[in-house]
Amino acid sequence: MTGHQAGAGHGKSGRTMTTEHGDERDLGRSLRLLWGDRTRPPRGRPPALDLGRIVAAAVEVADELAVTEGLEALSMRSIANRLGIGTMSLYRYVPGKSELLDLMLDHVVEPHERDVLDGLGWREILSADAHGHWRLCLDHPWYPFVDQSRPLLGPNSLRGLDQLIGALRPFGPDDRSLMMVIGVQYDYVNGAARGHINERRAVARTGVTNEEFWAEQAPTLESALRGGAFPTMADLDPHAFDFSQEQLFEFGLSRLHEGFASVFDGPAGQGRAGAG
Amino acid sequence: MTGHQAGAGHGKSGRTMTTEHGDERDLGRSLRLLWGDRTRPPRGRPPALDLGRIVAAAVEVADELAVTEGLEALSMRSIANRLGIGTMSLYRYVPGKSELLDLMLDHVVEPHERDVLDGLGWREILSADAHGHWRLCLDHPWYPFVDQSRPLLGPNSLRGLDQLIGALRPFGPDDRSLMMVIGVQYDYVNGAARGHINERRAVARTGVTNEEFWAEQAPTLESALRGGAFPTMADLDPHAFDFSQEQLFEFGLSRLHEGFASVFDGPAGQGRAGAG
DNA sequence: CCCATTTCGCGTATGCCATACGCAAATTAG
DNA sequence: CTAATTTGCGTATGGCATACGCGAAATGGG
Repeated sequence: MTGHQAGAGHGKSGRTMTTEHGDERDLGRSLRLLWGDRTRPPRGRPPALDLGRIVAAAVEVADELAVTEGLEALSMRSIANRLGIGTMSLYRYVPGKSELLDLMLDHVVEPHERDVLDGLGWREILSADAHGHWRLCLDHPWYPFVDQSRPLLGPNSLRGLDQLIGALRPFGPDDRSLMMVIGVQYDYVNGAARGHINERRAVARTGVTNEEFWAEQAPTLESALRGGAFPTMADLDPHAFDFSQEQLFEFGLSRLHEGFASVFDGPAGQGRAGAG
Repeated sequence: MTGHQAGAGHGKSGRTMTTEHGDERDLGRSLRLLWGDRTRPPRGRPPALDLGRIVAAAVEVADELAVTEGLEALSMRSIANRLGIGTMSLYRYVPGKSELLDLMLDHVVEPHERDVLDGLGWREILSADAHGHWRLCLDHPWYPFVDQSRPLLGPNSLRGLDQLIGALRPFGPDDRSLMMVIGVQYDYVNGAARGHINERRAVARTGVTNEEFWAEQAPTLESALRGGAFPTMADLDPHAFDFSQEQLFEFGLSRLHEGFASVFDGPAGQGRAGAG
């Protein structure tokens, strides 16, 4: 869930702001759209498109825009243009942008085959899920910015959840702990992906690499450090920040999984510490 | 970030989209604003305000709006109105909204006293930091939605980082690992806070409680489950989702800290599993 | 003491957004 | 063939960031 202004205005403008959505979208309507109920009244003029085509186009446009801008850059007009129709025509298929986002979310989630998870340990299952989620976020760089509190459970997301829970359930914890594990990992991956995407965007939009960015701040920082107010920072290893967002993601994921050991294997913690 | 829609338009409208910013804001200018360089030319008409007052007002307005809406609801006009000045007057003090966000970020961060962290173990230090960060997010419900890739390091955030690193450094790991630990925790807390805030917002804006929300989805879900396509979900403990976002946050934080043990105490992992 | 200079306050204009509303076109039941 | 129905979508409304330029305010130099 994400919205915002992005390239708004003109010239210099500023940062990409990510819209997250969260309004009072018509829940019932969204559900009906998600789960079918396509009853075409054979009465009047037949529709030129169908919902699927619209959602696909929206995802397509969002995927392109979100590389450099945020979800805010996804406008109803841009979607309509892609489809070669008038902007307002979209509203014949979808109540509003929010509901369209709901549909996009479920559209984009493709659960892995159940077989893939068979025979794996809980670490590998969680790892596979996390990396699938991570890839999903990178492929659709608007995804982790959408507000997913109160998600509309569509067929795809429901299937994914079903498979994940099913695969993990044999490993012991009660259902509630399991859901918390899944929730924590989901939030973590989303957050890490956001970081990665934001950084990629910054480079794509400004043309300024990370190194150049820090170089620009360096003089100010150094003079601040020289002031003696920040003793620790002053003698920090200059390579302390030499890691990529991917590395950070993997690092955190490993830590998290080590922490999950007490949930799956019991508090004793007989799990191999470094394992993936 | 977010041009959007939020309360946009009128009536029903939809979800809140959260702006995150990320444009090519004028880095040098922001830095100069952050670190002083207030040289008043005694030449012409004296300014009626100062930057501090503007930033404070912006934070004030954002704090109020972000409870129910997102950052997208924070407009230059609303800030100007709060100050009783014309919208465009703001641009005499700040190059644009993005830079104002930069200043707001540093304004809002108040590092704890160094003493507070003295004599604590790494778990307690990290825990204190995480909870401070968590509270910060709840107090300023726009904070965790701002794009913090490439943060402008202002005096406050720099001091906070300095203290945290200083407190943790004695516990062993190299500076790079330490920064990764801090980075992972930062991302995690932000993510958890976003979840909590999003949920709070949904209730505040729609008046629909979580229970009511799920009750509304229940019929659709149940009929889907009855279809047999989701066997695992179908016999899930009905209380599996009975936990709050705070509980989820604490749970995940504990897991994370258990996972950090291998970084601080070595891979053997002699840390007590459940400790806080 | 007055004015040229400098800086500030901010009204107005531009172009973008979501979307309410209503009409005209398309289709079909009778 | 016509009335009923439904779609396509132009137009209008109100909001947003912000570029631009004018008149106002304050001061230093004469």
